Amino acid sequence: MNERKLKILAAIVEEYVRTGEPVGSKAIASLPDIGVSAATVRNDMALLEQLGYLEQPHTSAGRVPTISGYRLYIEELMRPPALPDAERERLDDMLEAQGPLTEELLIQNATTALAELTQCAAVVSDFSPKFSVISKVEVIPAGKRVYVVLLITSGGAIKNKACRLEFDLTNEQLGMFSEYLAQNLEGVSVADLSDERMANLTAAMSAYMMTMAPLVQGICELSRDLRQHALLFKGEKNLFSYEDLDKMEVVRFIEHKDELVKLLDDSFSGIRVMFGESDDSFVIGNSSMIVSKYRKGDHNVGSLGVIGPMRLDYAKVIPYLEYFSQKITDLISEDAEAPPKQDDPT
Amino acid sequence: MNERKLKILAAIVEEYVRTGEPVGSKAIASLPDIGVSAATVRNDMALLEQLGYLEQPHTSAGRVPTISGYRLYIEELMRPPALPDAERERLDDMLEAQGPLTEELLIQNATTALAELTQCAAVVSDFSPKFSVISKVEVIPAGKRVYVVLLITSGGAIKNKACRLEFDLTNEQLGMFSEYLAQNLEGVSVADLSDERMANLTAAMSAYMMTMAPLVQGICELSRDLRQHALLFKGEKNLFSYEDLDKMEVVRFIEHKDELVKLLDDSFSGIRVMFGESDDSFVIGNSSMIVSKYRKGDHNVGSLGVIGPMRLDYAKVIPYLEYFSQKITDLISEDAEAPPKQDDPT
DNA sequence: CTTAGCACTCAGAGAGATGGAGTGCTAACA
DNA sequence: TGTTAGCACTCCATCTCTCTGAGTGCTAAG
Repeated sequence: MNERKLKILAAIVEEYVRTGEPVGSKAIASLPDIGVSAATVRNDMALLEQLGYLEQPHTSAGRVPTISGYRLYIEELMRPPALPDAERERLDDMLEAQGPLTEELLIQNATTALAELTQCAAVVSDFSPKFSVISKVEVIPAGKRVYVVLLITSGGAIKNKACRLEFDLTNEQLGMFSEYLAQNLEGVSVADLSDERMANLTAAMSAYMMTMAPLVQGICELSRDLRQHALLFKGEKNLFSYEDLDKMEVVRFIEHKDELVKLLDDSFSGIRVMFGESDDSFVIGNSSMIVSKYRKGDHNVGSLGVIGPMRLDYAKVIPYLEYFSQKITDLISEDAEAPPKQDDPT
Repeated sequence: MNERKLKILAAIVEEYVRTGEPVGSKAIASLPDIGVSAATVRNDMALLEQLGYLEQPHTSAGRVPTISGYRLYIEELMRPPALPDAERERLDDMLEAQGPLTEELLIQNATTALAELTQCAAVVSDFSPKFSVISKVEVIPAGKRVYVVLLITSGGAIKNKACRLEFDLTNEQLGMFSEYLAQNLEGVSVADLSDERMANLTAAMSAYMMTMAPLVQGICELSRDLRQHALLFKGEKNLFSYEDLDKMEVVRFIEHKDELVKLLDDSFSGIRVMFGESDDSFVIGNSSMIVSKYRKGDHNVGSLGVIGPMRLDYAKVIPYLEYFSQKITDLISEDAEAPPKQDDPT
């Protein structure tokens, strides 16, 4: 397995990605930095096929990379160029968008940008709010016997929910209750707001404030929301323009979010590339998914992924993905240390 | 243009909708309630073709309805069965879902349900919040120099936004400001919160409370959000399973939301059916869009629509659409009269 | 006005025929 | 031993041709 054979493999992958047609020996031999004849290329191709990196759709056709071929290419052969500064700036612009940057918004922007840039579907499974701290709990009267509970986290997430009580609260009751909530919840990590803890809270309190049970329940739900990871999908539409993806499979896959979540949350670090095989749980034929983890401090708190045809320009897409997940890691980790440290946009 | 010819037209539309194949005279003649021979049917079909209600893909094929054919069928011929009680209950269940029913949630559920039921794309353009009343404005400190402004409407919409100030506010300032906002905004219709009015508010106030400008600006943005109609799209994926729709056209159409909004907001009452023609602004070939308005009190406040293939079971879909828009009208109009009148779900 | 009969049309399926891109193999060459 | 030119071979894609049958329009009889 010499240098040249690897070079030929890389060339075949790149050519196939570019054209979508099986690649013949002649096309490769005519590339500037190959410098051997088509016959030689043919010999090497036969070998690469034996090793399982290439295959022929039929006898008299050119070669197409196999999954192993792509994998070898991605892991060893491709040389993604470093992102030029101008490009980095452009990406940063896409992230920043309007207004103060909450974690949620940041992640949304990244997903949208990724879908846009790659012309693929972008997906993110985020449970970063879980690693925030409750910075504020508030109960706000909002009409007859209706109260809005509001939870704000250090990450900038704001959640609210309307609750209905049996009776109206007196100012005194409301004040007492607010005080109690502040004492017991503010400064607490979202991850620690287990249902159990909330149940204790309810129990401890409802003894003498039965009527407020729905409010506590509301807060429970909000905290559950925060602990749960959010799944965000953008650019599904892009997938439908690829001829070599089966529309039915795509639709089925998009609808089975639980499967997808499993794949995304699978624990690993850095970048992982998966290929759609019918025996795997990632079932879109001829497609691949590239997933990158991002962190908050020392925890993995989410996965950012791109789903596209297997015939994908990995050398272009992977740097984008790496850049975004690193950027997200940086920005939300920074928040974690010095809570609401957003620059004033004005 | 006698009775029988219309019956034949209806039969052809229904048969074509069912099978997707051009319909021949024989198939029609063999239907139980036709009772004439194929030759007679043929004569009638030739006439219907002359009148522009039918066309032939080619000489020796059966007939297919033209757009005029569909239109006549929808407006005069079809006899949609009244929804049986069991069906109504099922639809109601789909609407109600979890928790207290805010207007927003109601409309979301309706859209999802419609997409599900019809296996088409469902879309809604909603500006019902515009016809609500602000029931609560609140400013909540949420960290160093960060404040969350919160707007609650009589329709149950809750909007919030974090703002950053130059300085922290004293309790006194905060109290005064809150009081001022309550005085000037609570009870005011969202429609009346014009940018102009908000500007006046800012001007009147900032004279002696300059530092709060970002908060007022935040409220401005929230109120603008409320006044703007929301566009909600569900089940786009369904469109991709129809063979006779062009994927590219679908994607393009979905992406040009402004065009779609124009079509939806076009003023009319009741139900309207549009057909995709390349010269129209609704450009998906072989498709149709059915739109129904819903009201809040006396105002049209939104449009609920279904987009699917032209070959659609109108007699099934239209009653659903009518039912949902009527239901939405009833529920949100009720809210408008007696603001937060939701039944307690517990 | 309706119907049976009949000649006519034409899309779509299937069967060859053709071309060309690409291969593997062999033998010569460096 | 590795590389290259030459050549026979394979087989997909494309085209043409034919054939079939569903469906038509027209005519003449009921």
